[in-house]
Amino acid sequence: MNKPIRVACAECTVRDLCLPPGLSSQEIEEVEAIVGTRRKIKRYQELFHAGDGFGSLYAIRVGSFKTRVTTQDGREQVTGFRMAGEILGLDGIGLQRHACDAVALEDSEVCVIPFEQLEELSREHTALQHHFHRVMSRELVNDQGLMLLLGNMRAEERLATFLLNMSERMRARGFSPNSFVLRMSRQEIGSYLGLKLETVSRAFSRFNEMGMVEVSQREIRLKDTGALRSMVEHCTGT
Amino acid sequence: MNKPIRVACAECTVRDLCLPPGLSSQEIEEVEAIVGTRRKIKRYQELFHAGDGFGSLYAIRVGSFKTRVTTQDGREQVTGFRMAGEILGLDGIGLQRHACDAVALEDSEVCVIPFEQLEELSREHTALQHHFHRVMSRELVNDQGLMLLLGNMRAEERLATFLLNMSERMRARGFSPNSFVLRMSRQEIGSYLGLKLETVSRAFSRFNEMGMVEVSQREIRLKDTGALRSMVEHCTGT
DNA sequence: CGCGCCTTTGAAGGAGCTCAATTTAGGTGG
DNA sequence: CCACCTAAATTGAGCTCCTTCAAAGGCGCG
Repeated sequence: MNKPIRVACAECTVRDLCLPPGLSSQEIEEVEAIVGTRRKIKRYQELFHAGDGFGSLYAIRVGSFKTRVTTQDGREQVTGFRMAGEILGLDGIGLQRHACDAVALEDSEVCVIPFEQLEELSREHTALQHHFHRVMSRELVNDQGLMLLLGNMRAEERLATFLLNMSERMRARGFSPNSFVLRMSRQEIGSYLGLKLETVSRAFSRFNEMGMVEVSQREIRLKDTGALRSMVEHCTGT
Repeated sequence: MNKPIRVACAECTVRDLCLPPGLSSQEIEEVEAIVGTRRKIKRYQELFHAGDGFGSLYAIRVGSFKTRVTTQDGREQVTGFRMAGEILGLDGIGLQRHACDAVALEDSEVCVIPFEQLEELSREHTALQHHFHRVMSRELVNDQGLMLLLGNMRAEERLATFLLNMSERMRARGFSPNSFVLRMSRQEIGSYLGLKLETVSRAFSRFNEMGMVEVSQREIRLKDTGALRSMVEHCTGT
């Protein structure tokens, strides 16, 4: 089902996001050697599931994912949206078992990184070690930001924060930061932001009326990022 | 102000929480060598502040802390409460700058762990490397749990979750899991749980009425953990 | 003993939720 | 290519839980 494919980090379009800058070509070869395979994941398929044994991290090459925790009674809390160049699976290291599900939002492709080998390699190459630690730490900071959002912001502030965050990540990938297509449903956005889908929809409509954002289903055009920014500014210290 | 004190991990009461099990005495000596100093932090003092340059991690020896993000308009989001044996400062690794404040909730004492040296040592001792990665990963999982709480639970479910979590951590430290004193104010609990202090107070009162918890100011006695558990159960998958 | 802070408790108001109906988009098969 | 069907998104109305505002009680500390 998932054909293994040989990787070539050196030519990967999202290499700058996955790997630290300034690796020697020999170091890159070593990385390629452990990143043994790629896997294709179809839309709505799970890359891994909460409870699955942990063995590898996954670097997204193409596509995007959501991570979620599902509750007994069927509700889902989306804990993050991940795009090309980002790492999935860090949650599994602690207990050697994944703590959340990773679901593809579109047809996607990941590089499989066996964790033990990554640890081994990072013992030899401090640049790699540093990079890995930074990636994990940034996750933590990111989560703190989300807690701030969930704990303190009103609905429209949350959505504005979300849009600006998406915009920034599109820019980092060389896409237009002002015009993009959301890969996730209102329901998924709502779950991520701690809101109901109707509330998300209403907030979008209001942004539209106010002329800040042009919304048509999942197509987004940011027309006044300044207004969005000032909307969240009084919440985000500095 | 902060007198450096030589450490002795081998005899530390919270060693089991800080260090991986089964280190050789020689390995422990090497750890002791890099954990150069201790620092005493008085109640309400900050161990570090958002924006401070990052250089070290801190292992709590005695006492407890809150971590928080403060917003421009003075609101605070408490992102976590930390007890003896837990690590502070992981947020600083990513950008080499702390992303939150760490404030002592009582007179406390931490071991200072220069991060570069920890990285160096963890290159040589895989047990240490593993342990560090696990600690970080568990933080991520922990944060996911908090998102679930903030995004999906009602006030009383949140407080019940909080109490059970505290109870578990007291137990892990050899204290009574059913009778303990909270180090933080209603306001701080509220900030952590995404609630106002009045709501926290009311929830405590209701738990009291229902006979599940005996509350007297900050003294807590859990009388029916089963009831608390069933209260959050329908939210926490598995 | 008195002051200040934390906590508790009450009452009223509001932001977002629930329930429900309608519209729109995307996919399927004739 | 169009009609049909299903899922997603929008919009409305009433309700609920938490917040806000306010006041009183309790504890610790000088």
